[in-house]
Amino acid sequence: MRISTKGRYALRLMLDIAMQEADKPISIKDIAKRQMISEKYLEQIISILNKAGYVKSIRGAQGGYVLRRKPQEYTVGMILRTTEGSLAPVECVGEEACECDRMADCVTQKIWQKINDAVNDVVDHITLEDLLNWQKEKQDEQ
Amino acid sequence: MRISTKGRYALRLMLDIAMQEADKPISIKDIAKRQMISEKYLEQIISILNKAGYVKSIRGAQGGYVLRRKPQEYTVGMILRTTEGSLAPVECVGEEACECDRMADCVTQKIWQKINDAVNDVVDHITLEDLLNWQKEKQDEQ
DNA sequence: TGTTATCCTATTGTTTTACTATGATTTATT
DNA sequence: AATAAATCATAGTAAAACAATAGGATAACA
Repeated sequence: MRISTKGRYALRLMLDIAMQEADKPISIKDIAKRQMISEKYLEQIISILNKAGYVKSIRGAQGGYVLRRKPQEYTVGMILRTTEGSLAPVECVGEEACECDRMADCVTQKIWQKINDAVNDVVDHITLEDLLNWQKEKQDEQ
Repeated sequence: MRISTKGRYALRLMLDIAMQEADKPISIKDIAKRQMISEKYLEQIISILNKAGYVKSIRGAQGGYVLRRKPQEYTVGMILRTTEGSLAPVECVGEEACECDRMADCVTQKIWQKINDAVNDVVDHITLEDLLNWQKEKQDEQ
């Protein structure tokens, strides 16, 4: 039931950009340095976010990435799902739910559905702005 | 965020035994046939359940397995956690939560904690008896 | 004493994960 | 115009996890 580095890095990536001055392009190099994540790996992850239209890329020297929308318009669920794929605990629930032979008399399916709903309820109600606020609170504590 | 076959098979395994006549040993061979799961693989899984004290094994001819407790005394969470290991979405939350360098200013940790709580809340409130009842309902429908 | 079952451990093939590597393309700066 | 700094695209790879298979030892009923 683990969330992979892809999804976790994607969140830190988006939060990192959100924390910088808006409209100023942030380079992968800088993010990688701050977040201590491999540059090349971040490149791949941000490319997913780019194709999803979550960030805008600016090529060439002094280029980088900026957020396409305001932080409150991104949910954690959106970011995790685009990078991780479905968050469903099994294939047979969630967005592209498949059917299996045993579907008719399968009672465990009900469990997976409940888990899926519970997880989505959490991630779809936390926005990037929430993370920003939590970050600020943490910094004020210190 | 997937639950592996180990946990899913374990659940079907326990439910299969619970559905048969209590106190009558059920053999792996029979379970495997009914559930269409590899005998040898089931053997490994039930051995985990056996070591956890969830089933009692009866060796020799006419042997098999029986439940040690009543169906209402097993939660789905118990079964999944013993077979799957922790259900936590990341290492740094859950039972044996580790600490990492970035712990102090890590805001994503809060997300993982919430997911963990939500998942556990679901699986710890469904018992094997609930599954049994759902199964009966399904059969009555047909 | 044979048959039926569990018990135990090792091995294997596949897939996923988490990167690393190489090189092309674009653009601001000098 | 040349250079440097950045993104873009795709291929490769080592390690771990997953999902079994395989083989034989042990136990008990008949």
